[in-house]
Amino acid sequence: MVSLKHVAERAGVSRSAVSRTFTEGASVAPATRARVLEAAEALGYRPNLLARSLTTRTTGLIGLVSNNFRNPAFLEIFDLFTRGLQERGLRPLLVNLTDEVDPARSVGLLRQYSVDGVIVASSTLPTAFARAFREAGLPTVLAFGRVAGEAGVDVAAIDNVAAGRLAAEVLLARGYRRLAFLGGPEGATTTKDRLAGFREVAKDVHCRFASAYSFDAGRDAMRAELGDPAEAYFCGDDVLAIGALAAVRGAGLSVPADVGFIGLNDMAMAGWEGIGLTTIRQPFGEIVAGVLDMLGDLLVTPGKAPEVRVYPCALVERDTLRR
Amino acid sequence: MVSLKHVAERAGVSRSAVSRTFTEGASVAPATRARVLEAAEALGYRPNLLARSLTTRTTGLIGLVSNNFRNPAFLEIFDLFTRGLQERGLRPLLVNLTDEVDPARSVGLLRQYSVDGVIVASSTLPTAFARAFREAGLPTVLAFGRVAGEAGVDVAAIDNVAAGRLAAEVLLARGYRRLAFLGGPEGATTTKDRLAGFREVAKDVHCRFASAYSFDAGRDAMRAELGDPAEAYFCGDDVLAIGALAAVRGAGLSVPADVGFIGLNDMAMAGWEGIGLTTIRQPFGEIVAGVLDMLGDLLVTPGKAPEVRVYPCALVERDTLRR
DNA sequence: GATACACTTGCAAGCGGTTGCAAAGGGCGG
DNA sequence: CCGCCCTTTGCAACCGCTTGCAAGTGTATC
Repeated sequence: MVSLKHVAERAGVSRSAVSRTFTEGASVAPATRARVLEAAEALGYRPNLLARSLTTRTTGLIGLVSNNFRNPAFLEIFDLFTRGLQERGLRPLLVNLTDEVDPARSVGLLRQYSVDGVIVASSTLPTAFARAFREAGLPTVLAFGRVAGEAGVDVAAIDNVAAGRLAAEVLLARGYRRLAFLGGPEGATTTKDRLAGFREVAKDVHCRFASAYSFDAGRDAMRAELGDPAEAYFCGDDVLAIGALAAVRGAGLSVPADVGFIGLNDMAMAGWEGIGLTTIRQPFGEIVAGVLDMLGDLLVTPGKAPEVRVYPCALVERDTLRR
Repeated sequence: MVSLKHVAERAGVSRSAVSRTFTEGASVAPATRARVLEAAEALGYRPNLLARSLTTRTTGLIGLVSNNFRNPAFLEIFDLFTRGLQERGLRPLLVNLTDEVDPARSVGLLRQYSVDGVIVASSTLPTAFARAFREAGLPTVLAFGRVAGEAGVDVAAIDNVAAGRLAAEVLLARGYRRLAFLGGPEGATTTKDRLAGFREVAKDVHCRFASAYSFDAGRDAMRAELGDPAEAYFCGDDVLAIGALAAVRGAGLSVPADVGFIGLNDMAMAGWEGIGLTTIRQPFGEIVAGVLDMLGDLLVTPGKAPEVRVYPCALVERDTLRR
């Protein structure tokens, strides 16, 4: 491994000079800089970011934390996050929290790796996690969480209550009467909020909760409904809706004639021909941009007061609801 | 930030003693160890892994490199990799190489972060990347690459040529005659290998290549076929096949009566009700396990000769081929 | 009671960098 | 030619942690 010292020796300057030519805005004479660069080039030198982080106290590492690796929407989300982070010179340390229940362990891990900040990308991870990160002094931004109160942490998300209301309004406007909610994990705040909004507008809604945001969970939950299905279902997530659609069609019912469905997310797959899910769009791109923006602020101003950014969601009309 | 020194002071011992109680197999008296642990607990101390890495020369960081964030199969793959790495005490640094063409930049990046090794999870990334990583001295394992020759790098994958042969055999056995190959990016070695195997068994195959492994690319490629479709298509990937299915069905043709399809991967979605894609299974779990296994060896024995592990693939019968 | 030995412990140097400080160098005006 | 000031440079300490080495401790052995 070639280090500062080797370059310094070869260029005939001190280690400081080398260090300075590689730090933005430091004072180095053009001539020495050139000599250093040449030596560095010849030796194939690259500064060790981790060693540097020891004194600068910033690593460029961002914990990207999620527990949802079964929902295709998250592949899109990871794509957006990784690219966005890379553009800003940051590196995502991916943390898979599937099956993890103890926030303390995650905090330890993120601290051990001295991440500069953490992005929690999940709508089902208990809020205790994001809060624990923040309390441990880690700049934390929550994507897709609850936007109302209690947070203590930056959040970028849609207003899930409003999304629930929108779903109900759309269904009622289309003449559906016996409405049901097919939600994600019952404990998740987003599930509760979506249901709350839905109930504000629609009375008497029947509820069923899937165990996870996955196709299988949606399908199984819907199968349990087949004895006496409602007229229309508001599904807490597109992948759940797609699973439910499969169950309904598998039972010989037709959509939207017999049963209507509306999802939430508008992930790419919802628009695939052959699926054509009518859904409520979450603007992933804007939410991710907002998260990165807030994270950037937080890295510069660690004490910044938590901020909440709410993004609008909108109906995307396709084929699973009658007109 | 609480460091070694603080713990040492509080416990009334030297910094070495603290360091030793946190390093496996170091010699510390039970009594001191207890005192140190108590102090550490009280202070909330966790060793800084990045500082440690300076002397131990190992960071626990593994570059997880991919360029495929549009293919749902990769969400499953990321899930497997992240969990597998975590179980071994390693951390994935996710690197999104979509649109990246210069291996040197990636090498620089991975070296700057002192990753212990890198996993290239892609069947479309030019082989120059994996080779560049290896040449830069980074223990590198390629998942889903070409298993024959030229590698110079550890590989875990199926034999794509054999997979191509299997596809052709299955199609011929089912009585399909006018066969076509709907492949992924034309330059990718996996595309070439699958086609080569396919051609070994089936003569006169018509070829079309999609620009990426994505639904849209598969659908568009298939649309271009609709003027005079073949009897059956071997698709280079499930997501391509699913896109192609949508195009065919959208055109009013029925599957498998009018056209047959066989995919490759057996990603979860292929088995979803409503999709039911007949496909050739790549054993993701075993391949990932193999990659991690080889990577583990490589971390212990850096000079180890490159190894190639070939995994069997098998037909998974569903609904897109007639019996 | 002295000797040998195994086990603990602290010292100090080092990992690859950064940075405050003071000294050296150079250009300019008077 | 001198003095001043600004720029450039090296020194040395430090970031948090590890580790070879030598000194110190306690115990078993003879």
